[in-house]
Amino acid sequence: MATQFITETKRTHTCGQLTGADVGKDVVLFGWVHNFRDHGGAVFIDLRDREGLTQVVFEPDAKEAHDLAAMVRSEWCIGIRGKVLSRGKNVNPNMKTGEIEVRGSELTVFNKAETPPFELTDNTNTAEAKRLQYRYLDLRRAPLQKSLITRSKMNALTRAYLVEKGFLELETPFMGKYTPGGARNFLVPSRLNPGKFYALAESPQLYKQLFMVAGFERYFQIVKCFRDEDLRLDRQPEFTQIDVEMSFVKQDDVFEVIEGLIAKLWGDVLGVKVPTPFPRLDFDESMAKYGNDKPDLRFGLPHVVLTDVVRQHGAEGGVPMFVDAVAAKGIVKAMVVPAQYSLSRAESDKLEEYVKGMGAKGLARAKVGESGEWTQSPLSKTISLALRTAINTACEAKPGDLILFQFGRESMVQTVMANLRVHIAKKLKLIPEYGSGGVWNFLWVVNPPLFEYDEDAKTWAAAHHAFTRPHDSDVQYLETDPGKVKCWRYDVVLNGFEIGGGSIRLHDPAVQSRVFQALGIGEEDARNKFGFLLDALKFGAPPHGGIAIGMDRLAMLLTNAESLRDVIPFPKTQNGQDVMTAAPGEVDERQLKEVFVKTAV
RNA sequence: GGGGAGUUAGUUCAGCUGGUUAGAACGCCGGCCUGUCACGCCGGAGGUCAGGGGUUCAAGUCCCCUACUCCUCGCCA
Repeated sequence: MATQFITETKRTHTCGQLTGADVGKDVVLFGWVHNFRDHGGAVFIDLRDREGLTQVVFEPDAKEAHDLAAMVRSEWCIGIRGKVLSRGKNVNPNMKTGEIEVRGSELTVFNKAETPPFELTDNTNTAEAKRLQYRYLDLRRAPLQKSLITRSKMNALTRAYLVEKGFLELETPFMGKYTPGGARNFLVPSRLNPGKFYALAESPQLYKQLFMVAGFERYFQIVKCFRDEDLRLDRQPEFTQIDVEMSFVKQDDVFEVIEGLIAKLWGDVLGVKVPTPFPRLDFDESMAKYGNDKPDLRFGLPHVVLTDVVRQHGAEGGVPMFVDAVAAKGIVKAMVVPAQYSLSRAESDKLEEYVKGMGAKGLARAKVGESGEWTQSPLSKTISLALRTAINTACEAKPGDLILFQFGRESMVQTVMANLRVHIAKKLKLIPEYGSGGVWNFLWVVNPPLFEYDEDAKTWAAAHHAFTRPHDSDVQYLETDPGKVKCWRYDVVLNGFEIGGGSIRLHDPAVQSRVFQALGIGEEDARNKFGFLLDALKFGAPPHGGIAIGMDRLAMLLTNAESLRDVIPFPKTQNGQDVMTAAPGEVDERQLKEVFVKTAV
């Protein structure tokens, strides 16, 4: 028989609140049964709410409550009334409330619970699919509660910071017009417009520029974006950005705002002082040394570009594979694994399997001997002394070092080497498998090329988007040497993750049309795709620029989570499915008819 | 679309070279227990070995297909 005190009583404290200072108080606590220990006489219940755990003890002398307490089980939702007692010598130093316990006099069962499908312990190793299926239970676990509470705090801090800096929180549509290029859009059929579709916004990019044209000067939004692309541990089909756009600014102004925001988040949430301004790394240098534009600088293992060395030595060098790769406009790169991290033969064979999975044909390697000779390498037989010496020098290779090579198509070599660098660093424990290890290496990657050459289509394509402003000094090359044009685009990177990116926009219609020409986009074509923005730019558009920060990634890194899924309450699995609700699901014929859609599976 | 790893009790896993009745821990249920906090002790229940097909005297184990999960390349202006 439940005592019904709940109807006339309010909760007085949370389960994370009571300390020795509260001894003697009458309290009412509500929460869930985290654990229980029945000693036949005393029954202990660890009561949990989002603030923490409190031990409640029921003694036999309070018979009604004691008998009921002996029946409660894990995850029942209950309320208790009792008196705060000191635990005396039985203090539990592992609990925030370990100085005290509540001696229960009354107990109400709000709701019983079935036995949970998995134990709701802090350190679970239950399969993620199972946890996602019962996400509402998984979310009861303290680590996830803590992460989402942190995320809530990040949202509040972000709003406060940006509002204080004069930014306006303005909203943009999710349902918009499909624009070609970029990420695949999720499509939404329109019932009122048969045969036509909205596209869910992959970002508020174009709208936020219109806010600048409209004269709002400083805009931000914490906003969902939708991209129908394959998932990764740091990619979900719907994700949240801190979207920012500013008028009358240079790159440095954007950097200052974002550095301040990140320093505030890390300071207020973690108590970590992040030094600003962040270091800046030239895009070209990043590609040369790390193979991508989001380098993890917590460790070394830089790449060495050998393309020129190979070219100089030519056929004399004795490595036809290198020469062929360079002749086919490919590149040659090397990476040194220092002797102190010696890899076994089996381990380097495994590395070869790993790189083959990314499209590499193999993994050439050479062990450097006492006098610079190479062993354990098929290259050692034919390579000339001169080339070998040149490579050793370029790599600063010492006896015992292992040199790993990759050559061929530039994009493949960069991808393979970039991933290999991180893979080896994890293997050698230079960086933790997950989390930051307490090291936060923020940086800006700057001055990338405006265009990249599309090998398949044999055309120049916008590396970011078609509205990025080129460096004034490079505008002269738009027609003659497009690959040489650098632009005001930037990415902010933390520990190997791109946590945000943006650009100063191109607001000059004359340069804009030259950019379109370089991209092979005709005037009519441009009008069809971006007409409204091009029109808008004609009406006194201010110089402007902005950035979007990946809020999920930021939260993941800030909370040391293993994946984005740990900082998103209801995430999708790698196939984009929600295993709890079974979305996406089929709909009936009538619904499809209503929106004039036929499936063709 | 490609590569890799995986799926055995409610959960996490073990299960060798194919061979009798598929095990452990935790959880769950029952009993005992007044100071535990990973309580303890005794007893018990619990299995479509992901699904389908094949090889074999015999398949959790070998082969093929499918589904699902995770990592990854492509993709993500």
